[in-house]
Amino acid sequence: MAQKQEKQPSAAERLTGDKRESILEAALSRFGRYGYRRTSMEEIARDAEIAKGTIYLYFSSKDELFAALTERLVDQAMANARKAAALDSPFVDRMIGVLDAKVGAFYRWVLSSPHVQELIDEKSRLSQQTFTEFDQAYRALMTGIVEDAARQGEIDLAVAGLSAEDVTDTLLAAAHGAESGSPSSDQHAARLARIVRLAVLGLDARPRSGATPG
Amino acid sequence: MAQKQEKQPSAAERLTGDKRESILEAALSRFGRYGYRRTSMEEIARDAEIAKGTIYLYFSSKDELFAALTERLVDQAMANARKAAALDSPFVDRMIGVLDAKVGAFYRWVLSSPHVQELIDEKSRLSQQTFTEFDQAYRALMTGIVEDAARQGEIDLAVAGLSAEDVTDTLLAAAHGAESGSPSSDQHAARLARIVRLAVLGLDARPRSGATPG
Amino acid sequence: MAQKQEKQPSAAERLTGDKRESILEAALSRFGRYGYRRTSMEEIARDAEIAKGTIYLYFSSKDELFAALTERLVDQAMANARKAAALDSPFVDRMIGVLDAKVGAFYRWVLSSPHVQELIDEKSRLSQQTFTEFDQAYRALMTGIVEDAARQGEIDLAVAGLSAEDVTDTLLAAAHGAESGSPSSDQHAARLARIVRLAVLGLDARPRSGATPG
Amino acid sequence: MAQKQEKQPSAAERLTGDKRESILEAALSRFGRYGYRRTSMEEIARDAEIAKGTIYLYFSSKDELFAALTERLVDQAMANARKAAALDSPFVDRMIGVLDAKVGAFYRWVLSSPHVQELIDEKSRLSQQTFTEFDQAYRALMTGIVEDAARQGEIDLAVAGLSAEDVTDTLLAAAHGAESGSPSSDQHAARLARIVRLAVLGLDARPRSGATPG
DNA sequence: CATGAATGAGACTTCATTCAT
DNA sequence: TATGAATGAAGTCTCATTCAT
Repeated sequence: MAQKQEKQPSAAERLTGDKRESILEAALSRFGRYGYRRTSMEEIARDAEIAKGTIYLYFSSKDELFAALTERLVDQAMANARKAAALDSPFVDRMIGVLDAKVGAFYRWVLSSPHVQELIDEKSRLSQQTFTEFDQAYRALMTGIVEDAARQGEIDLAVAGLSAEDVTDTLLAAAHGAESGSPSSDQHAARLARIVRLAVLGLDARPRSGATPG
Repeated sequence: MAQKQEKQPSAAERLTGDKRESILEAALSRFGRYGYRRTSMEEIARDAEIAKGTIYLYFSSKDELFAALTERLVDQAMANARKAAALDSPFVDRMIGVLDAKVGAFYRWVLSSPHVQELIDEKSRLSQQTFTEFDQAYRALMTGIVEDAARQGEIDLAVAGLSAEDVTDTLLAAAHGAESGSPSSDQHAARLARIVRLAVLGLDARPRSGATPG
Repeated sequence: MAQKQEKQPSAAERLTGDKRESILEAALSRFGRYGYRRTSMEEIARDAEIAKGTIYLYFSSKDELFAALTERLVDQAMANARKAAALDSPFVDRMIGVLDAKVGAFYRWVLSSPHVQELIDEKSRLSQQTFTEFDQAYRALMTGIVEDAARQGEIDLAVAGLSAEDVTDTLLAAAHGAESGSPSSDQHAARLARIVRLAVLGLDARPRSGATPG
Repeated sequence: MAQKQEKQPSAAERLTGDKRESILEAALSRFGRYGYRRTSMEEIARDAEIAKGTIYLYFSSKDELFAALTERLVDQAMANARKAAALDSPFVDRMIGVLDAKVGAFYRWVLSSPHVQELIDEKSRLSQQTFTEFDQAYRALMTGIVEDAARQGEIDLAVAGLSAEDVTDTLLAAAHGAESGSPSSDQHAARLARIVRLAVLGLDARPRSGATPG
């Protein structure tokens, strides 16, 4: 949009690269705001400032456009998660970063909005697979961090009687919930942080005195 | 369906009561599985084993059918939540019960699936209001339980530096996440329990020794 | 409606006579105001204070209900026209009376409104025939009056160079036009009177002096 | 239709212009013959030899299609009326011409058939306004002609005791009636002429001898 | 006789996709 | 490549008519 004047891209680039990108961007924005069904190809084309038929030069159907979007988002989320995992910061912060890479940047736009599963549900096994693969890789990353933290004594899994996989699953699930009805991005971040902090408090490695609670 | 053999209901009752119920059931199942837009009135009618037009004898539009469904679910969820809150059991269990009343019985079918907001989003302010009212009442109920537990020394809010409202919001958000992609009802329940237990461990009222973690 | 308490009609009368009448009345009012297509059997039943299905005990279809209405109106109009024709009054007044019997009491309600031909157009040859027969009888009545007046010297057909049939046709057509967009019954009557008076002035039997006009 | 052979129009022109015109023509014919409600978009499309959906590329709804038709007819009628009014011919002829412009070309197709008011009745205020504006302009035109003729001594309003507006209203109403049930265009024209001639005879400026008639 | 719940054909409109230019 | 006019299947809702009670 605004970057149209940026250094005069080559014709090929503008036509192929830029246009494909415009479509994806427009689709992302619309799908995120209004859902898959409520978004018409017409609207996507209008947002991308091209003709409706042109979309079909880049994506053979609305479903495939969605699948491409999914793949792109998944790749971005995974890259961001790896970056956050590689930071040399306390367990709590790395965990928030990793979760935010998925929940914040990804679910925030599409999964949080009620429309991804529309496709996954039963139509497109393509998206289904993309998600499954991503989920496995992502969980492995998280589990690795949890195991590291346990080894380093930052947390004590025995206190809660949970395996590293359990902790991953629990935190991930809880983090997903941070989305629900968050009115703003800030609120969402705060909620995510509270969730992780509270959970990590529960995994506190330090011994407690007195009887077990609740 | 199941109650057809129950002591021979009056003709009017069987026709009216059962049919309205069949429609709601069919709609719940379809909306839950495929979403609002993807579900056609034709399909609902087919599932309910009636003619398309018959639905309009009970609900004046697809929107109103959805609104009725919403209201029924909200009422059930609130009733179940109150029941769980009134039990004389430890904080952790009451909390799980209250959350399960909402997340389990309610979100499980409709909110977890991607389609409620489709209506709330921008169409029906009716559903919007139903949800808002429910949310307020429900949060008040939860906050009351948290405050009780704090007064009784079951938990210590100061440890995590959170208000009762914060705890409510955090637990509620986390619990919502328990839904995401739960393949089975059992898995979902286990996940919800783990989330709550971990959070409550974090709110453990007993003092800890050593330096603060992570 | 209000006359329900009138002297306790016999059961048979109330059921057969009254009910059929109520239906016709309700249909007349609705068809006149909203047209044939826009009027639903449901509405007619509601107005007649009976159940929808009951209409079908008296009329086998919506079309037949319309045909019955047509016949009744035609009969009334013809009777009224004959009454007006039999009066011992000046030509102008008898003409107005005869035309009002058709245009006023009949077209006013149904034909003026845009909906009669909906049926006549091509569906119901039944109504078609009813109208044709009425039209012939009615025109004969009018033509008779015109011939009488000419014989009596009240008008002079030669002045306008018209036959009695021509005068009938012309006056009838013009009178039909009195309906168009008449906001009130009074206005309509005044307009009809003006039309007839003007035409009769044109048929003035008295000689004129000077050159022929226009 | 007829102009298909006209000098090879540009492709775009032929497609766009022709198609919009075909739709209007088909709609005019169908609405005129069967009425608004009885005419389905499917039928209009079939008549215009295009697909149902194509209509919506030119008119956003059935109502708007009707409104467009209305506007076009009103414009044509007004233009024709002005042309007839500007002719340098006797009062009677100008009056017939002006009335025919409205009643003949306009009512003949749509208003005479029973279906215009269906929309005006209560739905589209758009058509309502179009008609009101036209009616005012048209009556002003007619009244002007009547006043001219009176000034020129062609007619004598005092004879019938009518104002110029009264004459306009009376002639207009009477002319509308010329439509009713006219089987052919010729018959209609003859009838209209007779109506006007008879009325003008009634307004004859020349003095009459003897007692007043009727 | 009377009822009104139930039916299903048919109406208007939307929109993913195609294809001639 | 790019366009956008055209298509037609599919969706929501209405209503004349039927029929079990």
